[in-house]
Amino acid sequence: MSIEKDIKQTAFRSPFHRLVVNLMYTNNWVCDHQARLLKPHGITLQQYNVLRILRGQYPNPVKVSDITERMLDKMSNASRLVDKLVAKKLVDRTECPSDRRAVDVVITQKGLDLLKKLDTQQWEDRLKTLSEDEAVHLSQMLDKLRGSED
Amino acid sequence: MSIEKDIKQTAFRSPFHRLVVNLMYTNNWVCDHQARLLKPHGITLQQYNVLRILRGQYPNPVKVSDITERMLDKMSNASRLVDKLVAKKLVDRTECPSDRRAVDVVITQKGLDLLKKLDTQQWEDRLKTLSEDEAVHLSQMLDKLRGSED
DNA sequence: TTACATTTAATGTAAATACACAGATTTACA
DNA sequence: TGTAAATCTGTGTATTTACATTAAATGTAA
Repeated sequence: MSIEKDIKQTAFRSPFHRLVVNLMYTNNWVCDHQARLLKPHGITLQQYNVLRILRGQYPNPVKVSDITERMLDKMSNASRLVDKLVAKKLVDRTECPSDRRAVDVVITQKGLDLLKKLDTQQWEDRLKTLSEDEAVHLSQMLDKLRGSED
Repeated sequence: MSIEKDIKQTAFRSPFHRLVVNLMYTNNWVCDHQARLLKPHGITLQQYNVLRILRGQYPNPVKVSDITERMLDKMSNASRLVDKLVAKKLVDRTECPSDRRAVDVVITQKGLDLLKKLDTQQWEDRLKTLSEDEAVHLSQMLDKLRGSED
């Protein structure tokens, strides 16, 4: 559905205004879908993203501060997110040997298994309204929107 | 900055995966900027969006249920959002005469003045890395991503 | 009219979030 | 060495959110 119809707004002040509204609307659309898939598995979207960061470095540990840096939504307390994942035994948390301030976090086998199961759900198929080339192009335009130079 | 550099992820499983991550990342980028501009004026992004919905219909009232429908992020209790706006005297809330279950909400002059002041801030200028045509195009691609047909 | 389903807004509650700050450790450097 | 600044994680607290439920008003149909 076009956003005009869905949010019943007929006029935007400018193409830039429509773009911003559309961006938020589309983001919510995507997050809703994702959260719905994750819910039966007992994890939130944020926890899922942390797990994927950890898988990306597996079997190396990742410090809480690194997780914070890489999280998409600016930092909603990686500390407490990791708490939740530890409680579910999806990650292990150990004191970093070389820096006792820091904490090493590693995804567990159980965590890897969960991600593997979620991978197969292929929820991104819902985006196949775009061709692969279009997905690349759209992503590049988002980079440009943010003023990304490289 | 490219998301690869910023979130230090080198590989995405597919262009679709990169697109989804980019969408969330860009949305957060935009929301951060907006929230930062709104904060000195004492309103949140959500409250700002409600005010704009109300201005769109001014001077006609809008029911709480209509606000819920039109909000971008699926419903985080329009009732309580309106509460906050009433407390700040940015909107008026009156019982709907024709249906005593419903509540009519109208933006006040103070609310209109605040929006006018915010309009002039032109924060959307930050998006001028894109041309007007590109903004239109990007918006259309987001529509297509969601499978919007019209 | 009565009975019952539906719509609408508000509320209760647990969880998540934002934001500031505290405590421990490391780093920099005089 | 000694001391101040910076770094890293955890916590306190108020607000916001998600989700279910309640309560009132309306619609519907016997």
